[in-house]
Amino acid sequence: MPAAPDMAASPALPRRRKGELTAERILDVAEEIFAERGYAGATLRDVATRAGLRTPSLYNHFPSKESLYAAVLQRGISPVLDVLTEVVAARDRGDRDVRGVVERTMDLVGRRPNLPRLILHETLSGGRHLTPMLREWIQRTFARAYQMVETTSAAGRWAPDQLPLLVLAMYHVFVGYFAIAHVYKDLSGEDLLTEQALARQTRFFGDLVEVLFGEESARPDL
Amino acid sequence: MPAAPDMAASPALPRRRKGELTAERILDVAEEIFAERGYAGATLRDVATRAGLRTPSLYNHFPSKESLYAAVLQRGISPVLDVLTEVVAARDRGDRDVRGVVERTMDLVGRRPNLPRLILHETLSGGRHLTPMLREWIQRTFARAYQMVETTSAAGRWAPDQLPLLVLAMYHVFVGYFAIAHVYKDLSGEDLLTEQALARQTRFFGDLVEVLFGEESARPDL
DNA sequence: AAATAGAACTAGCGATAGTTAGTTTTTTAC
DNA sequence: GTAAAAAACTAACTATCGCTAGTTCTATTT
Repeated sequence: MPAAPDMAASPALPRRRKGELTAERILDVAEEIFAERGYAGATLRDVATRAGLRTPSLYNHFPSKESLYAAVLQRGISPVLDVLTEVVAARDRGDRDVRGVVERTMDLVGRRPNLPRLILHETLSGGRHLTPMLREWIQRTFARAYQMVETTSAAGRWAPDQLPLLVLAMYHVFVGYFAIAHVYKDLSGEDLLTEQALARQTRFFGDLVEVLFGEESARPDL
Repeated sequence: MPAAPDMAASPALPRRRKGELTAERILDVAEEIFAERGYAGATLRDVATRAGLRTPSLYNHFPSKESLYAAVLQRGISPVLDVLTEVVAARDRGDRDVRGVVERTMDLVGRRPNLPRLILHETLSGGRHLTPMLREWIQRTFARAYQMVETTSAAGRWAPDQLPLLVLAMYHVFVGYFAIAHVYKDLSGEDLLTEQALARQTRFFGDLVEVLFGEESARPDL
């Protein structure tokens, strides 16, 4: 067997200690479990078991359940917020490819369908675990979205005091789809998280935006 | 003092023993707490305290936490399902007053804003606590809603495979509003559950339905 | 007013949660 | 290869959970 040039992994993948890998594995399973049962319903025992560890070993990577939860939220939400700020920046440059925005966001969240459930658990319980930083991000994002809607022709179709409600509505359509996927499958047998189903929802959501925000009373391009 | 014809209370208000009153009080506070923290996050200790009792006294009214939860769900959801079946019946008679349906439903749920949160907790955790009866109701209701949408002009505006998504979307807009109310107040200072706010949302939701399902590309009657 | 039933209480059990201490094994660094 | 550091383990503590047993007080009935 030819000797590898280095014991470390490839230079593109910078060397990582074993602990970091297991920490990531812990975050993965914790995300699943928190998303399914919420903070109170999730137990460290289950997290450890699904990660192939004993409970106390978790404490080599995270000092408490609370901090593990915060880390899960942080890691999950950050990329979504990044996309959103990028969208805002693109719009400020004059780029108004709404379909593209919808597709990118759906694609991102579709790969991590636990995120909406995590966030929904948070909003349901009043957002007590949301870090101040995340709270500020959310406030900013919603304010931005409102501005964007305000400077759209939607302001013609909808009364001014309805615009915030419109933003909320689109948000709920978006996250609700992922929130209900499991029950939907249980009740109807159809999986909403397959690639085709996600593509269908992406198209639907785009059409929805078009109908609600379209300049003319545009019909979907079907 | 003239002797009452019967020792029982007035016939309009049938006689109630003290225990029934406290049972109702327990249901009220349990509904709040379950709605806020979900099943796992709620503790009987908190329920009892908020109801002005010690924990074991709860067991004089409900045999277990599980059954208390089931009772809360049952009591809360039943009237909503009643309205929905009534709506379906009205429609079958040819009555298609969509605005009226929206107003009645919003009014009903607006008086019990905990219900959507309860149900959302359920859907998030996979609906494990949903009794079979409730599951069947939900299935029937969704199937009915789908039929209604299918036989509407919406079928012209939307592709057939988008109709279920449209039903889901409207559902999420409806329940999401109540789910987010607390965080929204916390972040923006505005209370979404005041009478005016609810009236605004009712109008908005009606407009939304009109835009999405309207025969012509009707604008809201503003 | 006395008797009965209902509904509150105190005390405490068994199970399980998150967490800590201390030890052993494994990985990393020299 | 050896020493140090990291990360796994076992054992056990404390707190709290849902819940039961047994008792006392209160409301209802006759």
